[in-house]
Amino acid sequence: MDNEDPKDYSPSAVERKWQQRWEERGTNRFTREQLRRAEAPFYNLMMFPYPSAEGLHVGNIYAFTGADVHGRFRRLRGEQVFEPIGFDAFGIHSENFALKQGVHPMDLIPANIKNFTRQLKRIGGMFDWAHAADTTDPAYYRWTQWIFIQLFKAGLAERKEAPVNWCPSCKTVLANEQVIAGACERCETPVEQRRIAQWFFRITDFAQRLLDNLEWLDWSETTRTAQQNWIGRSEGAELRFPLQPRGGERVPRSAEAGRDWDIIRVFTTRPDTVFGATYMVLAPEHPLVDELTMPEHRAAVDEYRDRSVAKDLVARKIETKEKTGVFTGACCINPATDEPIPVWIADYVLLEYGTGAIMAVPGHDQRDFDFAFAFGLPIRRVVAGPEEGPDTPLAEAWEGPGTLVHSGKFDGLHVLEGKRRIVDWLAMHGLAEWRINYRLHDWCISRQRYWGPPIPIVHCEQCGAVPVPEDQLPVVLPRVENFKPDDTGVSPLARDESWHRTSCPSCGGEARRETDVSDTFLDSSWYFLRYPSTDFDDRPFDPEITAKWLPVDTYIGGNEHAVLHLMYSRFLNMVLHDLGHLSFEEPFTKFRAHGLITREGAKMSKSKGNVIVPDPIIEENGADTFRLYLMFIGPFEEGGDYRDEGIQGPYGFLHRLWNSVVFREDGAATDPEVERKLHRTIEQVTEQLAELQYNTAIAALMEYLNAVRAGGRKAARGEVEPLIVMIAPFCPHVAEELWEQLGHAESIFEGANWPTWDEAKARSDWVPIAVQVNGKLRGTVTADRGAPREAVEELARSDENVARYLDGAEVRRVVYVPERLVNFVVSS
RNA sequence: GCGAAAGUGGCGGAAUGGGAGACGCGCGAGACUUAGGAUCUCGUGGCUUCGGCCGUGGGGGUUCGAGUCCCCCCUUUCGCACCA
Repeated sequence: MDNEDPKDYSPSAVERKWQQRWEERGTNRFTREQLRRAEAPFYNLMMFPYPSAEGLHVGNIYAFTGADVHGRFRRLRGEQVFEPIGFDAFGIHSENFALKQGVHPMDLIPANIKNFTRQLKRIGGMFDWAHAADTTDPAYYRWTQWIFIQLFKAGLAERKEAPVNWCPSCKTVLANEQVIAGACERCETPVEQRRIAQWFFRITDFAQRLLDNLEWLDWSETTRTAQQNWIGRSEGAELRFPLQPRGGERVPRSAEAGRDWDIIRVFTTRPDTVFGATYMVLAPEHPLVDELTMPEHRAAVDEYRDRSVAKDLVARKIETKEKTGVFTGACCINPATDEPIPVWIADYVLLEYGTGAIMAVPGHDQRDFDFAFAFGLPIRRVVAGPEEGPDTPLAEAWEGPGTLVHSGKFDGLHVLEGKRRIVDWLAMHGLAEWRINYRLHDWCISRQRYWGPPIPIVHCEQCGAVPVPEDQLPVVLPRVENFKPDDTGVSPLARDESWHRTSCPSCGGEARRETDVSDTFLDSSWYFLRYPSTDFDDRPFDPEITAKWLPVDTYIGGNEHAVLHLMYSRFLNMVLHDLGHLSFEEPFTKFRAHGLITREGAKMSKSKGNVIVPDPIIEENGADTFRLYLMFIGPFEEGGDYRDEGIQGPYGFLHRLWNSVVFREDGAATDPEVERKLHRTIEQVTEQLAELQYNTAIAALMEYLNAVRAGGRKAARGEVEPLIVMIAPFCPHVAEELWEQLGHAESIFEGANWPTWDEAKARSDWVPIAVQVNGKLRGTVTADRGAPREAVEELARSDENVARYLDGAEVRRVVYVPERLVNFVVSS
């Protein structure tokens, strides 16, 4: 359809024009000087995308638009808003896609980035393209490697052999977080367990601080809760169970307490129940299992252990909760009762949590109860709940509170009191210690893959692991044509001898480069520090500019990153703070998680074929309309349901707005009713945009335009001008165009001021008063604002319908809410 | 199982303890047009004997008044999931 008439609204022409102007005029770009000098800096961050071959997903656009609206709003209110964007382009996802398509990632990624850039420009984001970052650029990952070295030097990066999750399909190690219900999060292949030497960051050292800071961070509640759960602090005690010597003679309590090698340590949150510990269980992979297994039990133990390691995280976590296990033949001494109790291995005990061993209290832990029941182990009651006696039989574990029984001198104590006394008592004999345990694990950053930054370490026979000198960074990822991983457990880089053969930076001897690359989450855990400093090539982030712009003012992103990316970023920031590189501990002052967009009530997925492809929709309706619709669907922090016809609303609204401006009456007086509405609208929209409540803000703007045009009247200039400014965060292109049509030469984002409201002008002289009888609405009257109570009551009584209800009834009470309602309480 | 959030018209969704359903979609009637996914006007929760009555997942409670607060139950979504 041709749109020859300039009076007609043609989104594509308007948007092309303004995108070009922004680019030419550098409307959204900061120079280094501007970054240094900004007086009211506002760092508006959104989670950078992974540049897939499919292009921008509607979820990306939703998130970016929501963030962009906020940034543009802040800018219109006079702040200097830095709104960068970049690409999180390393990682398994790209690598797998490249393998599938037979393209090299080094060719694939630039093409994807090009396409993403085009799309991002098309939706009209206020991005500073001069400060874009790409994690696969050596100029970027040079500093990712530098960060690794800082952690290494601080003793926070360590190499250790550890059981890891191994995906047999992706042929790589996965972080615990990448294992979903025992399967690989990418390909859903069941995960196996392997032992490989890996690099770990000691994030667990920071568990308590990471937890404590959550108290004051201004973050979405859901995200904070998710992080708390992930850190998983639990308070309890470590108890020590001496092994019984093979001969079977008793060991007197505390005699062996100091000796580590024949003690089994357990973590428990219920030390009060230690008198009920009738057996012990070790995780099958527990290092003591070999030592303590008796010869006649060896075959059974070995078989059980092999089986559980093979099926590991699969069967152990999803297949069944049926309890299995075998007896090792060994016994240890219950430190409370002095009795020998058998030591079993069972896969319901996890090596990764606590000490990898438990004391089993079948009377008061349902899992232990199930196990004891299955294997005929003794079940002893040591807690009596209300209305229970010391010998009330147990049909299932009693996990609630109560009084200690069968617990020697502690009988009769409440469990909480008993807990304290028992731990203190055992501690005197060196058999217990208060302990706080966290669910959080150290962060494994090694990946036996190709598409990532090489870990900047050189292995030397003489010197061990030596970091690459900082002036030799980056360690460039070579172009390797055969980058397909295999199941040898080493990275494809290990095949390129000319690359990994090197000399030791320390002694100069023959050495070999680390051939693993690092986790993508490392790339993305510091990118926000890089953005303002992308034009510095001699430092990761400039101290002056960083001090001015960080921490990030508002961070917007998806809650799928609530525990991974957001935890790692916090951790890294904290480390850099402790090492003196940053002045702040927390990188994101304010974080808001946006919701998810579904389509016609269903989740979008490629397999269902109901994915929204943004390009044609933008082509047809314009980016402004699309943006407006996305923000109108529902509360930004909750998401909403995308219905294809729904875009008609915003589409029509913008046409109506256009016509209202183009066919306005410049001389017309402003209608007082409209003016009141305007001031109320400014107030509401201003407050709601600050809180990211976009859907209701848009509704208010629509309502206002309806009032302006009510009955088909023409708009006055003063009525639409503020409306254009208020719609500009959502629809920047059409706002610019209409702003220009009103005779302004500057960009609306540079020349316009956010409208202000006047309380007095927002009020009318009269107010509608709801009149209730016994709480039910029976009429509405109009009263003068500030009229005395008696007058309003009298007015209410005189309402015809109300009078009918009051007739013949006794008014016992009148509730009066000024300027709102009158409620007559009557008895019939 | 644990944790979090949420249940309101045909649909998406609004409502500081005070007029339930704003705004929009869809639908109905009409206007202007050579034409139009344009635009404009009016209507649109259910029932009704046209007086009203009933309505926010179900059941109790607090209150003059409850979608909103409290207790119990049901359902859905999301996260974690043998965490000792």
